[in-house]
Amino acid sequence: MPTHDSGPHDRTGTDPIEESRPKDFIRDIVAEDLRTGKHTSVVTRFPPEPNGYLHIGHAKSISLNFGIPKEFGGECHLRFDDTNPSKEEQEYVDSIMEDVRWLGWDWGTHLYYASDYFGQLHDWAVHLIRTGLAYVCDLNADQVREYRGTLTHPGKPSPFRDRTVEENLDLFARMKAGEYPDGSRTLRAKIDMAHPNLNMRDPVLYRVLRATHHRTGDAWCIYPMYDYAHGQSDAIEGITHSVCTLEFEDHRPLYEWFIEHLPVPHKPRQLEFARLNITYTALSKRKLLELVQKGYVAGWDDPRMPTLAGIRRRGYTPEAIRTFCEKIGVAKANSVVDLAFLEQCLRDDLNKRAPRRMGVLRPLKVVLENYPEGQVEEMDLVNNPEDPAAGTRKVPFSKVLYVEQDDFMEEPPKKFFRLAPGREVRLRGAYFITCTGVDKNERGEITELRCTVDLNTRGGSATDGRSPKATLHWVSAAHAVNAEVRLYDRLFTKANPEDYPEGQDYKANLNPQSLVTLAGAKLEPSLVSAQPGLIVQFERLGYFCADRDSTPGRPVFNRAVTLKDTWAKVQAKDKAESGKGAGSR
RNA sequence: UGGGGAGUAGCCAAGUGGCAAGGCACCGGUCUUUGGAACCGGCUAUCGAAGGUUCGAAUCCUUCCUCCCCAGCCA
Repeated sequence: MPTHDSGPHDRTGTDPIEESRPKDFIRDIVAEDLRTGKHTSVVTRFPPEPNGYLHIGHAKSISLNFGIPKEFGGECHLRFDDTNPSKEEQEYVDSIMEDVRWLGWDWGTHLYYASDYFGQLHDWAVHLIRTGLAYVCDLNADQVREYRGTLTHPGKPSPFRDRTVEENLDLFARMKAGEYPDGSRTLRAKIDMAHPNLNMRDPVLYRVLRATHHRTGDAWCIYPMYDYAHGQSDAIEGITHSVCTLEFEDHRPLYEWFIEHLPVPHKPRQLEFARLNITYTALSKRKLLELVQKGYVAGWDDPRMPTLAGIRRRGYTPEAIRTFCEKIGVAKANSVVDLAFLEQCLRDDLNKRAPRRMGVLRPLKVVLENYPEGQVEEMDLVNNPEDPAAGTRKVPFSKVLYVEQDDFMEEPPKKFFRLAPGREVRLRGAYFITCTGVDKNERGEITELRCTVDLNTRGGSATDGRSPKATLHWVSAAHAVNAEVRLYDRLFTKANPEDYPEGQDYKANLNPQSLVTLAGAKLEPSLVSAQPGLIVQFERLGYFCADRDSTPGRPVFNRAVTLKDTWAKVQAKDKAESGKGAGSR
């Protein structure tokens, strides 16, 4: 479709779709290539290495690679970059496919593996040998490093650089046949040992490596390096725009060198963008793997992990993640996106869609002294004020209730307008109540509140027009569902986890409060058999997702994100100010 | 001291010679049966710096500064 003269971008500015379409330098290039007729449709690829779980950073790449062909017409391939069998596993390819699908993308029939091309890649290596552009090198890894030179000094040629084509052909065949031990020989491109770009100093194409590959088994004992495999895989698949992250910018000359010197069927173009970073978050595979393997978290899908599996379990939606990826933009400047931005994308999505429910995290018993013993009323509660179509539900109300401990203060400060002795508040969708007494135990701790209820305020409004400043959530004690609630917070205490004390590492910044488990939460009865994955808003608290650890009659909920909390902000400010005052004295 | 990139508000980020978009965060206010949401306003950016070209420069030229990446038989 994108072949007509005006091109897909030449529409009027009033088109709402046009206005909401993401715009960035990569899409500009794609649009230009389509406009000039360089390409008639776009083919991209998302090329994960199956050596770990996908994380939110990958979501940015997925959003770009799948989003572009969707917008401009074309297709995106899912290709596993599986050239290093010592690190790669089937578990990871399964999780990666699940996560990409979960995000809502579809690669159709275009599922590929770099290992599909091992045969072709090998034949092309032979071609390079025949044309005098590759040689078998007997230097070991340490020697290769020595010969490579440094950033500021040129390297020197390998003593094996000038072997004859025949000898190279024979040696390479024997490498392939398994005649040499791991690491003893490599096939290298013959480019320029004095090149200012180290990637061009006779890079290794093949290494001898005996490891069972998750797909090819023990068929090979030589494996191609990334640089040699990636571009040619792109060429084989007819990729038009090979989008990768900035650290590969230095590799582009090599990428192009291979394409130039090999009889490939197509010439792809590599484009680089800045990878995603988020405050209070670690997004390197090395770190995530360490957190999992050393037990700092409970697995790849621990809800504190930035993996797609983790944030999915936590309660993030694919829609929120996709919106996030679109809104952060794509550029070449290194940047760190505020975690608050991700959280806000989730709230925006869930605010419109998540059913409202009542759940008391830290229960405080309330006895309504003037409410009839044994009476139960079914109150009508709105499921979602943002969505009338969501309807209402019945919630039982009775003489003994639970409210949130945080919603009562015996000696309230000026700005606190929830429940306090002598004060009236509204119970959401029920009645106004007034606190008349406070019971305490021998240690002076509050055990329960005594209140009176105004029976003329049923449903939550008074005929005389008075309106309490606060509305509280509540649960009928006799009908409450006991639940476990897991309060998750940022995994790291520092915006930059790399900012650690001398002699330590990023793990010094792990947040000991990243998980707080509340075993005694009380939920409204409608949640008794919440299915894992159900996401609701606990009114006034945040969005919570039923966890797979839920058991019949005892749900477990994960807090995905809190609601914005103005009161918490006021408290924090007051605390900071009083602290400052004391300090200056 | 080699090569490759990047610098626009606290954080992302548009802008490609004609008075510097938008979002997040933050601060006010309106409204409110969620201290939520929504709505209104503020956040008043010497466009890394200095020169130059031009009637006019974030955009073009020169020099400088700062930050990031590269010396795996990882990707």
